[in-house]
Amino acid sequence: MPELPEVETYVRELAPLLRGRQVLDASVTWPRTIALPTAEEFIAQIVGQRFVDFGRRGKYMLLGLTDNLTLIVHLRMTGHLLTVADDAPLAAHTHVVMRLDNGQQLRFQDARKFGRLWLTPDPASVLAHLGPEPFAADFHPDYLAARLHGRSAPIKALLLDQSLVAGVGNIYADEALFRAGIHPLRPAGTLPSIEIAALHNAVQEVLRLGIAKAGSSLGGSSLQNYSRPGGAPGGFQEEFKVFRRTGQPCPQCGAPIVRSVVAQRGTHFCPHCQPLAGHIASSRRDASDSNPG
DNA sequence: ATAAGGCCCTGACCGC
DNA sequence: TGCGGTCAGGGCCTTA
Repeated sequence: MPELPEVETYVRELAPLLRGRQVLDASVTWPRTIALPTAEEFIAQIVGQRFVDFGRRGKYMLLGLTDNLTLIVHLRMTGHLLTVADDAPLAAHTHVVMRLDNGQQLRFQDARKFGRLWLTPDPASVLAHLGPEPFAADFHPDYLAARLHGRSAPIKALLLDQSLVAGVGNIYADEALFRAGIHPLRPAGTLPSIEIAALHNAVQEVLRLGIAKAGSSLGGSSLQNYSRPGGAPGGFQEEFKVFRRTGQPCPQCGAPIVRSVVAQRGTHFCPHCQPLAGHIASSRRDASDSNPG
């Protein structure tokens, strides 16, 4: 599932392929893919536009067009956005095709049809619900503490809340909690500031590592070859310490990784390194921030 | 206001 | 081999 690192990589890869390209015509074969405006209006408005700007906000790709329009793309679970030659066979689950002025097409395909596209002059209105970017100055331990204060929901559920911090999904939530040594079911409001600081740091760490790995796994290859079977993310998946490692030994202590369900999401953690009870914000006499390796 | 559950979708997987 | 059932999950919506 593409989360922030994969989306960031996607945009970086797409930019040189799309910059300056004009949309000659477009077709939509699954209208619900277009969240805004209608599929008909989408086609009418995007034809003639050129891609001039590229960005990301949370898990949303922002493709800036001429005429002050922005094409916003959310891949959700299984979405793919790629450029292929005009005459390339139409892959299964292709829902939107935009023909470009260089003999290529920009195609959106999505087996589960959860992904969405917006075409709007006002991207801020689409993105208004998003919290701070994880690497922005406003995502600060004090901000995190204020947002968690008084909350009884499991910390994992709040990490998945895009209004808290934008871009963290199921994979990186599990990985961040593991690195911070925090059980996913801990009521968010009970975390002491030292754990909030550790979690803040862990979120940035796993995302940064994810971007590095997702980028290097592409190795400069073009998006045409950028396939991720089963929607699995890029090279970082081999680096996961707990995600989908149920029953395997914890890389820190060797205890078997446990899987449960939290906030309707598969959740993986080490019951020894991430204790639910007896975590008391006490005096850990050992240097808790010393990471072996 | 917060928390929890349902919904959208289809491929993969499992047991029979 | 084929079939039916279950699972996966991001974000939005509804319910309590």
